[in-house]
This record gives sequence, structure tokens and C-alpha cells, in this order.
Amino acid sequence: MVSIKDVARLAGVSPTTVSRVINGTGATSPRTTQRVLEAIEALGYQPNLLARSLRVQRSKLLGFLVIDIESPVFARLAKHIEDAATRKGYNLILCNVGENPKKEKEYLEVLIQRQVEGIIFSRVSDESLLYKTPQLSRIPYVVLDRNLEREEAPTVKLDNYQAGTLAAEHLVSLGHRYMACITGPLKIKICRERLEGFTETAQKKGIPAENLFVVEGNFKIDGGKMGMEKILTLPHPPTAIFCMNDLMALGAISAIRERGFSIPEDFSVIGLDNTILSEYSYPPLTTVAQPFDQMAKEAINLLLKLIEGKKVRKKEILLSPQLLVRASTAPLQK
Amino acid sequence: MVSIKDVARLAGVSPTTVSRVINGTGATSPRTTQRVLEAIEALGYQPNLLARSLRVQRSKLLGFLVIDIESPVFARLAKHIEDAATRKGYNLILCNVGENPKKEKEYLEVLIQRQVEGIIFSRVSDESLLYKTPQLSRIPYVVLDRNLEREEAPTVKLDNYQAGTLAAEHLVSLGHRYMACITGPLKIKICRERLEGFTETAQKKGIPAENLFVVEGNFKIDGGKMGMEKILTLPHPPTAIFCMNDLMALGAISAIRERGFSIPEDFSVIGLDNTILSEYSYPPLTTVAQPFDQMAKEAINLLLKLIEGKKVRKKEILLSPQLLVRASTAPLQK
DNA sequence: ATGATGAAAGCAAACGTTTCCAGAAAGGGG
DNA sequence: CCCCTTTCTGGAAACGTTTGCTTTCATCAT
Repeated sequence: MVSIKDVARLAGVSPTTVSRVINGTGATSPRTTQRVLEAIEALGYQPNLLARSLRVQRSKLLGFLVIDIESPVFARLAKHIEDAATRKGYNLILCNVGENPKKEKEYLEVLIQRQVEGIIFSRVSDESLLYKTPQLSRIPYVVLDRNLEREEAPTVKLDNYQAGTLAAEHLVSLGHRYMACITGPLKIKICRERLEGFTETAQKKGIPAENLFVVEGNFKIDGGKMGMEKILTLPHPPTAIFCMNDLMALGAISAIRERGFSIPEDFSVIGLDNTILSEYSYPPLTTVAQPFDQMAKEAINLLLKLIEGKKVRKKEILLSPQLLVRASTAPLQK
Repeated sequence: MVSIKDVARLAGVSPTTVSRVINGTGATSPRTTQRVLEAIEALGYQPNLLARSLRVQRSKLLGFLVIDIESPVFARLAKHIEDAATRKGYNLILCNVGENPKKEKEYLEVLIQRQVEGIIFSRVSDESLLYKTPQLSRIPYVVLDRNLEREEAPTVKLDNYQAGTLAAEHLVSLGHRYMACITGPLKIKICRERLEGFTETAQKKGIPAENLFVVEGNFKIDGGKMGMEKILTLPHPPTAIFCMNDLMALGAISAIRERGFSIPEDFSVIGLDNTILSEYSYPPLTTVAQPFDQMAKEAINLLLKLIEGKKVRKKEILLSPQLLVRASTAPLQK
């Protein structure tokens, strides 16, 4: 390992001076600067960030704790979080915790031990381990795309009510009068918000409450499929279905097809997320898009502000969804 | 920050002893051990891994350098790499470099500066920056799912020839006599290997070379679509298409549909990867599956061996693909 | 000529660990 | 009872940086 001392020796100066040249801190004469730079070049010197971090007490590391990096939503989120973080000079430790609270707890400890400066949570377990790890109270974090149930925490997420509104408006404007919603787990707050936006808007547009069916799903493909199967057994089945994510929309579509119906002729289906899945499904999925890149940027910005110790006005940042009309929704057939 | 000294003071021992208790190294009397543990508990002490890493010269960090974490293939790979790494006590720095050689180069430097112990590459740029960064020659790495063109390097990948073979055998066994292959970029070695397996096997099974069409694609959806459109203009179009990944298979399917044909009645389409996309597309995609979990495990194992400085017998590890028959392929209609 | 000012550079301590070495205490065999 | 081992513990150096303080030296105004 070539260290700052080796550079200093070769350049004929002290380590202090080399450090100053590297960091551009303090004054150094042009001549010494030149000599130091040459020595660095000659030795192929790379500063040791472990040592620097230890000394300055800043690791320039962030933790990204996510429930499933393979899920299209979180993969896209991860990409934009990574991008925003590196732009700000931070690196990301990837923590894929799954549904495993033990792994989540262990990761929380490791992140503390590694002295990460902040954490992005794209997953909050029901037990909110956050509060059970006392050291964590000292380290800034931002919750992304989820809500903490118990307490207010810095959050960046979609305007979920608005998302529900967009879906309802779209379907109603196509002439649908009987509609269903396949939700995510209703213990998750964002699901309840989406549902509220959907039903309230539909009613405001003149759809009676008894024409709206709600089935609780699980954000997964099979949940969408099973939900749709349940819907198809209704005495007066709806003609339009709002699924709270694209994955369940695909499941619903598959259930509809198995019964021999077509989309969008017999049923209109609208999803939510706008992941790669929806773009290339058949038929291309109409969906309420989440602005993932903007969410990531806002989350990192907020986190960095918290790290700097700045006062933040809004602890909760809401971003606007956007309706993307593709081919899975169509006017109601008379 | 509560440090080992605070623990030592509270327990009435030296930092040395505390360290020994924490790491289980050296002998300590039951009485002191007990007192130290209590002090740790009381103070909520967490060791500082920056300091430890600096001292023992082992960061327990790995770099995972990937071209696009959002792509279903790499997302799945990332998940399993992360899992395998944490099982071995390592953490992962996520490096999403895209098509940006500048970012790749910067990341390489940062990884060196952060003293990562090894790197997993799921992306090798054509210029092979690997060789242009001299310090990198001292840090172990493994290339995953890709080949270096110029030089032999530790590699874990699919048996790509075998994958081509499986696709060809399946299609031929269904009675198809005219077949096409939409490849990835042919400058990538794994694509050439897959193609070789496909054409050689087809010919071995009695398909004349002139019945096999090859179109170069790009591993993306539009490449599959454009490739298929080209194929459809042939005077004697093939009845079966092997796409070198699932994404292009979806593109091909979409092109076929736009011309009013159906799958698998008019064309059989087989993909490769077995990502989430293929499972839930319509129709469900027949595909050649990559054993991503096993690949990740092997890659981490190989990397750790290299880190330990052990001699490795095989520098190239080939894993077997598996044919997954779903609904996008069918016997040739007479 | 002299003191004040400022630029340039170095010394040494510090960040939080681990580990080499040495020393003390305790135990055991003769 | 003495010496030798073994067990347990602590002091201090080291990992590679950064930084507060000091020193040196040149410049400049008085």
C-alpha cells in the first residue's frame, strides 16, 4: 500500500503538505504543489478513505435498505437513488432485507458500525425496528415510498390520494359505472390513501358507493389473479378494475383471459407504478406513473439536509402521479 | 460516539481486554468477560468498523459493478449476490455504471480508495478499463455473466453453448424446420457462444444451414421487435424464433401480434433468462433459465477464494441452463 | 532598522481499533 | 520452597489520514 508518507518522501515534503495539496485546503506554493502532484502520479497513489473517514468522522456512506431489490419498483428506485447519491459524493451500501426482520435488524447494526451517515428505507417492517435500535435515533433517515405507521418521520412518497383520483377519473370518463379496486395490504397506509382517493373521487363523479368493489390484494401477481377471480364471481361484475400496482394488474389480466374474456373489450384494467412490466405487457398497460427519478432525488436531498443538520420545513414530501393511457383501458361497450 | 475506551473505563479494564472480549481472541477470565459485556450493554456500544478495518487492513467490503440494476437480469443477480455476500460477512457497495465509461472509471477508483477486498463485475466495457487501472491488478475480481474479450479472467457464467443447444433441440422436437435467432450484440462473446450452440445443434438435428436465419439484436425490447419485423419480411419466414433474452422475446411477440398473427399458433417463440418478465407475460414464455442464485453463490465463493489467496483450479465456472416449457412454443401446425 | 503581517510548511496529536510484547498473578511439579 | 508454565491483563505502537498549533522566512509599512 502506497500511503501519503511515501508521496511525501518522494516529493520531499511533509505528509501535511501532501494532504493539503490533495484536499485543496491551506496554501501551498506552486512549486511544491507541482512536485506533490508529480509524486502522486508517479506512485499511483490513491487516498485511503477508511483512514480519512475515521479521521474526519464522515464516512460518505449511505445505507439503502430495501425489501426486495428484484421487484421492478424497488429496482428502479435503487437505480435513481444510486445515481442521486453518487452525484452528491456518497456511496451506497445495498441492504436487501426481504421479509426477514432478523436480517433487517442485523443490517441496521452493521450500518451503524460502518458509520453510514444516513439511511434510505424502502421498507418499514411492522414492528418498526427503527425505534427499537436506540443508536438509530442519532442517525438521519428518510422513508421512501412507504409510511411509518406509528410516528411521523421524514418521508418522500407519491401523492397516493391523487393517484387514486386519477385512476377513478380516467375510468369514469370512459363511461364505466361499475368498478373494482384490487388493493395492496390495507395495513399499509399508502394503500388506504390510494383507496380513499379512488372511492371518494368515483362517488364525487356520481358513482354510487354500492357500485364499487374492493378486494384486498398483496402487491404480487397472484394477489391480482385471485382478486380478479373473486371479482368475476360477483352477481353484477364491474367493467373496470383499478389495481394498486402493475404486478397485480398483470395477474388480473391473466385471470380475465383464463375466463375467455378480452382486454380492453370486456374489461378495462389500470395499474399503478409504470414499471418496465407495464410498458411491455400485452396489451400495454394503462397505468398511474410514479415519478421514481424525482422521488429518489428528493429523498437524497432531504437526507443530505438532515445530515447537514439543516432545518427542514416539510418533513413529508408528496410527488404527483401522472396518468399514462395505453391499451388496457377503453370506453365501456354499450 | 461511545468508544471502546468508554467501555473499558466503565468495566474497569483496559481497551485491550475489551477488544479481546468482543472478538473472542485471547483469554479473559469469566468475571471480566461478564463485566465487559455488561458495560457494552449499558452503553449501547457498537464497534467502529472504519477503525477496525483500518487497523486490520480488511474492509469486509465488496464492490458490485453492474451495467443496469433495473434490468430484470441484473436485479435478480444483485439480489443473490447481496445474499451470498452477507452470508459470508461482507457488505456490498452498489455501483450502477450504465453505459458511462467515465462513471465506471470513477467508481473503480472509489472502490480502490474504499479498500474493497474484491469486485464483482456484471459489466465489462469494451475498453476494459480493468486493465487501464494499474492498482486494480492487485485487487481480486470476478466477471459474472460476461466475458472479457482480450484476456482470461476469473469468470462465472452460463454454459451458453448448452443454452443454445437446449433451445434448438426444443424447437426441432416440436417439428419446426425453419428457425430464426435474434441475438444480442455479436461483439459480446456469450452471444456468439449461444448462437454457435443453436446453429450447430440445429444442423446436427438435420436442419439445413440455409433454413436458419440470424438477426443481430441488442438485448432490448426494441431490438427484438425490429429483428422480428425484419424476419417477417423474409420470402420463406421461419416458424420458430429463439431470442437470446426474454426482453427481446417480448419485443418479437409484440411485432408478431401487430401483424395479426398469434402465438404459439403461428410462431413459436423461446426466450432466455427466465426473469420475472417471462413468467407473467402473455402467453407465458417458454425460456432457457439461468440459475442466477447458483451463479451468484459461485461468484462470491470464487471471489472469496481469490481474496484468501487460495489457489483456484478452475478460473472459469460454467453453470447449466434449464429448459422451461411454457405456452409460447407449440408443435408446428401442418 | 524594526516590528508587524502573512504565506508556506512541518510537528504531533487524534480518530477507534487491534496486536505485539511484557509483566503479574496464579497454579503445579519437583 | 522454588522455579516453570499457564492464564490473564495492560502499555504502547500502528493502521493512514487530517488539523491545530508552531515555526520559519520573506515582505512591507513605519
